Amino acid sequence: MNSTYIQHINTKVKLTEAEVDLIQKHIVHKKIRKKHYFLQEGDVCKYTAFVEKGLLRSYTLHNNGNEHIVQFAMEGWFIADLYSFLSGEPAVYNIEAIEDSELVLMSKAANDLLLQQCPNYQTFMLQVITNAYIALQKRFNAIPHLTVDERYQNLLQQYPTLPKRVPQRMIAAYLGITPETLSRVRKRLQQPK
Amino acid sequence: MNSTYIQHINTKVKLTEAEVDLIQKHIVHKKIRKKHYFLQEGDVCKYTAFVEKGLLRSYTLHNNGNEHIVQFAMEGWFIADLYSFLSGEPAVYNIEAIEDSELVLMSKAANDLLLQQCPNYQTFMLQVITNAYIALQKRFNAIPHLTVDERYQNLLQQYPTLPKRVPQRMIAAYLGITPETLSRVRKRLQQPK
DNA sequence: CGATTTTTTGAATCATATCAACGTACGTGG
DNA sequence: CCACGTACGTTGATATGATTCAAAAAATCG
Repeated sequence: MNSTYIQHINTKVKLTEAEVDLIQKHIVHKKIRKKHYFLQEGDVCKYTAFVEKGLLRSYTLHNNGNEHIVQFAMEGWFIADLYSFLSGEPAVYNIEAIEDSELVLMSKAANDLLLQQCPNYQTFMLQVITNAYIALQKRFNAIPHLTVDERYQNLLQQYPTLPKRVPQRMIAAYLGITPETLSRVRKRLQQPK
Repeated sequence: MNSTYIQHINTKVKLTEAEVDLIQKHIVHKKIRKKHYFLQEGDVCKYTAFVEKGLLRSYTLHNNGNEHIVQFAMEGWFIADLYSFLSGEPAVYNIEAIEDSELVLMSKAANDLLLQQCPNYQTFMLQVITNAYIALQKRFNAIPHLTVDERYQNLLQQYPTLPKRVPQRMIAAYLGITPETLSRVRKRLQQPK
């Protein structure tokens, strides 16, 4: 029985058995407990993480101490500080498990080797990054012209389970608003008109 | 003499002569006049454009008629509606030349063929998309915690020539503020203290 | 169960948007 | 090449929406 990770790759490209073996050899499974950190700001991001189970978030801290949440990663998603991973520079993101989670880790060396030796893996990675880019661009476009209410509703539509899994203040930090404002948004939406 | 485009690829990966020939065979050079459109919302984005000379912008229109500028692309940059290009769905972006420009176009078919037959091209594209993703993420992170003044200053620092090449209202549309606000920002920054 | 964190609610404040008017620059046709 | 018209930038007054600060209510954790 292959890991979810291999299955996931196989939905995008058709791996040969040899390729599956090669990838298997270069991945590491890791469990991480709720509230524990996969990555802390200032450290180098040595691995990309594929989420097999659980939920994590990446965020940055500002002067005032506020958090801005960059991404929630649930089952089937990747999370990492990509710039740090690729460049070896210190990470600017913190990545924390919101729930007990199971990850598949890939080191830079393993990633480089697979990109070179496994054409299907390179094709897969190109797809992953392209999709991530398009998703980020969509999120970006929504900001200037949607009201806060609409942005919250969009988020709910895209990730209906999110409010059950993460505290409200984190959703506020993701939307870039204060928890007080989000509370008022929810109140408004409950009693429309 | 190779085109700027080939030179650009060669700074990232080392192409063989055969690869150069193959790429040359699949690209099209195109000039586009100021104020003309490379792509209009609703049309399918049939080409990616590499800017050899000039300056373009991609933007979306909102209900109220306001524009939100997604990207300025100058010499050495790519511009396209990537989602439309890859999926064949109608584009959500308009792409307009701000100056008379010279582009290198690549069709989807040519892109697919090169990804398959030219490993260095795939490596190159992975780098391009990865860099675009990281750049977008950086821009995204700046929004919630920087003031409008800081965001304008950052933009100037990154692209000092931009104000000389694009009207102020477009810079406002890029920053997601009104032209009036940008005018006041500039006034504030001129008379510090 | 008590302690701590999270969410809600209210009031005051601040930044940007909006509306409107004016001056300036620009390009376009005569 | 000039003059006119249109678009662009600036400035002011007002409105709007989110933030901030404060405190109470609710939920969560050990």
